Amino acid sequence: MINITPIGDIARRPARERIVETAMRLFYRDGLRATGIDRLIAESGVAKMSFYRHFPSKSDLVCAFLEERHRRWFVWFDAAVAQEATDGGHLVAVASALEAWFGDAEFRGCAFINATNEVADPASRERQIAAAHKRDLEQRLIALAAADGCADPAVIGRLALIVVEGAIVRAQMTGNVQPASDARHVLAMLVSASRHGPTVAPSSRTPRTSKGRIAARGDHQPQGD
Amino acid sequence: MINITPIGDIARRPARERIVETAMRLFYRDGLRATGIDRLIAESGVAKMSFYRHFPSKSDLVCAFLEERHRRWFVWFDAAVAQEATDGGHLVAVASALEAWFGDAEFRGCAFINATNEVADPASRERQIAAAHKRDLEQRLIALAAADGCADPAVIGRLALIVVEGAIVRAQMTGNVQPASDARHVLAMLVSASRHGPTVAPSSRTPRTSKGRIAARGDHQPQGD
DNA sequence: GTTGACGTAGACAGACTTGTCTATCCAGTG
DNA sequence: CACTGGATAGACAAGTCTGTCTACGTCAAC
Repeated sequence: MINITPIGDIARRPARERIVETAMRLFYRDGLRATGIDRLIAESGVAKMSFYRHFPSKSDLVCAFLEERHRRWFVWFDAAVAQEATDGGHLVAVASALEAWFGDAEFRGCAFINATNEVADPASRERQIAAAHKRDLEQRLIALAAADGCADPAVIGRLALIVVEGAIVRAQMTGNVQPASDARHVLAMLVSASRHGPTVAPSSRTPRTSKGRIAARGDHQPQGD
Repeated sequence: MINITPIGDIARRPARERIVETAMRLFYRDGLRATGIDRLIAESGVAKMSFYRHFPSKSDLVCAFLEERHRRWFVWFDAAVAQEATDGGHLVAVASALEAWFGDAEFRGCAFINATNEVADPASRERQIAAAHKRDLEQRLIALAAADGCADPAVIGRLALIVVEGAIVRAQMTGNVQPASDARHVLAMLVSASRHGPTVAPSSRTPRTSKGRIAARGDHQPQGD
């Protein structure tokens, strides 16, 4: 994610900032559980008591990390999408942003998906922050779908979120950027279908039973480019 | 994933089996790191030395778990998809399978995505097993796309994999099954576009490898028809 | 009946975990 | 000057982790 990281000279900054900055790096790179307090302390050049003065428990630092990551990630995301967006393509601009992200040497997947995997309790603060992050992302995607003139931006945004999540996971597992261009293609198709066809999706829930078919339904297509 | 679990009366079975069965449950439910050797041993009612006789290290058990999970998951997947598939809809049948999976009370996401998040080293055996699992899944999806008459099953299969991964992650994070029907919708769109349009435009960045034809490739596809 | 494979029970080592606590240092303020 | 807030270094507690080891039990084949 490029400039999500350092900035000034890290040393000689208030202890709390140094701790958070180290957490941004280690928690994302190595994972939550794999990063121990001792290493966090050693690498941020801080005393243990300074750490516990600012963060009563490791979980508090994890939450601070997630919140800060949330903030920075969207600063980057909004800028990247705005830069890539064109009149005709707002949602597909997301794919271009993803491509840059996946290509970053530090890329290790989505910190919030990863956190969800590492923290068992769904009611935990960590999981709630992760869920909130994805809700915000969905809102972004819905807005982009609306800007693209989609008939049902709420549905398209929700579908787009699935595509984005899938691309992130694929990029993480394979180490390739290709999932980004794959995502671009699917997103373009979503937008195109929603612009041409009437309603593209079950606006809410599909009551279809396990044997229900969705087969035909050939009303949406060209998808052109 | 329903019948992926026990079967006979667990106690009174060879120690190795009891260990693996416990691992299937705990590793998936609680995660790799969060599940300690001691708990594994206690819950499978086995002595520590019996454990280390069969699995020289925890990592060996993790790999055994992943391989067994791989096996059982595809037994379930192939059966579920075969049951749901119709002449006109092979790929969308995957969504119905996912729906059943997501609705399972034990659902905790994809064990292989989760393992990838927990094991840092991309060269580790664990990561390789996870990558192989996804390659196999992609082959399945390609075959289903071919059965649906897609013009370019290799591309559609690859895109479908992104959709499936995204749906899994969304279901895991939200605890809902809706991502399954969302995925059904996107998959139907993929198939429809590929059937009508010529080629589904492998985005500008894809260097157009000419290894198209996949259908003939010898995959292991039990999918009837 | 002895042998050997396989199992159990549980102590132990050594590293690493989060978190507490003492003791010291130093910069700024009154 | 003394005081104080915030930082430091590092010992320590109590628990967990993986992995080793000894000692004993059981059963089947030879």
